[in-house]
Amino acid sequence: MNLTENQLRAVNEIDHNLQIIACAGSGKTEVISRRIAKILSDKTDIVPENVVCFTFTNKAADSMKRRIETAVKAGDESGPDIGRMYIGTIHSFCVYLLQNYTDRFRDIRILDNVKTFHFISRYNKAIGMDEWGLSANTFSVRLFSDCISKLADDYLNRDTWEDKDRKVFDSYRRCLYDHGFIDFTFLILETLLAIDTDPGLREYLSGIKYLTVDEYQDIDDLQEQMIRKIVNFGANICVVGDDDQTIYQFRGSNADHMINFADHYRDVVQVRLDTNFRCSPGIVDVAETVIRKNGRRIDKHMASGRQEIRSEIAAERYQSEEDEWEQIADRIETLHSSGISYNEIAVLFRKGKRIGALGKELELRGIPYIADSASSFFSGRYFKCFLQTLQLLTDPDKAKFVECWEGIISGEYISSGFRYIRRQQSGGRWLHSIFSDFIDTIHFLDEGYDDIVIRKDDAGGFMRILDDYEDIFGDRQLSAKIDGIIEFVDRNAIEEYKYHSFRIPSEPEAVNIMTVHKAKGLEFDTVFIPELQEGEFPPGNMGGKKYWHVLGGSFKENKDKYEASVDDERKLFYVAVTRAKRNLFLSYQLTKKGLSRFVKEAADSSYLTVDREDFKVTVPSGNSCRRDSWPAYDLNYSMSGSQWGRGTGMSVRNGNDYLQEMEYRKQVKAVRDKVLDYYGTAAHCFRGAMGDYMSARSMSDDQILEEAKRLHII
DNA sequence: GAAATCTTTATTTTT
DNA sequence: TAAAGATTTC
Repeated sequence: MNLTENQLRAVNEIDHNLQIIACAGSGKTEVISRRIAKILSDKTDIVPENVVCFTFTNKAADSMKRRIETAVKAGDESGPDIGRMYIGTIHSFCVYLLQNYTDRFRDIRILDNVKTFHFISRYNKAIGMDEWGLSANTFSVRLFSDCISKLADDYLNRDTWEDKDRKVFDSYRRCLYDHGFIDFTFLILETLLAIDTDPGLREYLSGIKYLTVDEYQDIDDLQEQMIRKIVNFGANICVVGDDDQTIYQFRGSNADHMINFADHYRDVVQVRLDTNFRCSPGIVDVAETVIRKNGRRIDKHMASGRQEIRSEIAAERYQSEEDEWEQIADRIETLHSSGISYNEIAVLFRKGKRIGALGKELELRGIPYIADSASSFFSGRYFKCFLQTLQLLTDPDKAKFVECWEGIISGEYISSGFRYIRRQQSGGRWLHSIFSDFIDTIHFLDEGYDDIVIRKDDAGGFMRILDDYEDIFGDRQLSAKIDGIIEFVDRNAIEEYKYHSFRIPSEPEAVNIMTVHKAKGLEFDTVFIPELQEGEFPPGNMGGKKYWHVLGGSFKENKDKYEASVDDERKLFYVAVTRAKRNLFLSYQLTKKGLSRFVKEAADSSYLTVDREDFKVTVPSGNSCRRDSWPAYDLNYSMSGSQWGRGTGMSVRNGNDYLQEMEYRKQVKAVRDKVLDYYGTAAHCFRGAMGDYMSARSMSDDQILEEAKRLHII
């Protein structure tokens, strides 16, 4: 592969700090790899141990290792051993440092998101969930975890936190360490803090002479601190990224580090890689047209490095959801019969939950596809049997056991299997070992290769669920453990294991259906982006209590900063579009919210034609009163956590406990007087809310009056 | 145009 | 369940 002038400039710049501003498809991985190879060959005093490269995911690390190896070997077959070079995520790097260079964390065990969920559920009292007004239900556990990670990200401003928040944060952290655990949120924070106390760590970091950070636009504030420390110990730094592709804001990614890099580091050379070798000229133009609408970005112009090729770019309206899936499936079939391989086709969704809808249609048509979703695992044939058997452990019932396993294992094993299960009631064995013995005991009536594969996956996944649970709840009674696991599987497992792939895709050639986030860094011949409607892409941000409702101080004040902005969504759309090498099919249904603004924006490109009649569907413009900006609303909100400022009746209609509501109501009264005194209008609204509440219970005017008097409201 | 009421939706993911 | 958008009512 021949390098362009700018690519060569970047590869050869090994004496100054370097910022590579790389657009989509600009060959950045190749450039980084060759630069590292050059460092190793030109700098005789540099050995692989002096070189560190941070990637965004483990998967990216693997491919980076291969690329660097190829680049190094290209210069010298017997070149340096790159196995001694650190190439991986910042998180893994910190784990390595904590376990090898600190005393305190030497034997620490790391909790992943599932175990963190169990941990918070189990120790909800000790960690002070109730201080934040959270109970131990599913929803609150996730919210709690979210709040902790936001605080960890903001640790440097710890002095400005509210006392309550600091207290809960400290209890959680202490509770983790008391039990010998650390979770993902604390890995980087603790490493940063350990640098000041552990000399071994400082010595190790001083050994790093060249640091490369890929996907620098998605670095968060703590990671940036870590990078800066390494540079301050004397490393040369090279960062690579594209501020237009920052898509992880919701977990702290801050493109400002990329945008301001040259001001914050000394002696920086900037190189722009603005030729896109991936996408056809039309796709580049569509992507450019849209992303230019964003306000804060490094000014750049992406050019296509490909010749004009046969490329289809279209935006189409469909009558209904079913229509949309049918047409997409039709098109996939046409493409496939014209010689495009299935795995060169991708359908990119904004929301993971929407993937299944298209999946069903493809299944019907017999089009092979890969959609990594844990949901098929949880309804798996064998998995269900394992789960039922688990339930039978505490209450062995032969009939149920037979019903469960008949036709799956042979008759004689049904009897012996049941005897085995019945024997397990006494004795404190671990569920994991009970089940692994059970599976070894019985013989399966396999119908074919697929069954064996599925059984293995189901068994492996089931064991993992048991393991994860017992890591936190291992000391519980057998029956309590089983109840806990059943409840977890029923209510939370699909959500918590969402990102864990239980099944190895067995289709070697299949259409890829995934979220836009997952597609980052990938490329396909043909890309479909369906459901381009307002409220879907970009999504409306609705529903649920968020961390800014729990945390005080600047989190509450700056909630706009944390909520996803349209610019962020536009970056996501940009990433989706630039995955396509040749064909791009946008589609939408005309709902009352109208088509996505991104389609309208893309229509400014001459490569894309959209029926302008469709633009006329307007987003209705009611006044949509945002009562949360009213003084009374805040007052009420902080008091009860319910929507007192709005139609309180709603929560009653949906089944809130009446007495509990009344209890709230009493608390409200004290505040209400204040409201009446200080804020005229707001108080009026407040009284309206009372009316809403009462009318929802079908009370007559007289009854409302009476109730209001009884509660001293009037 | 403000307030009340009704309706819709509940992201995104790595470590 | 409950946040917040959309629509109706006053």
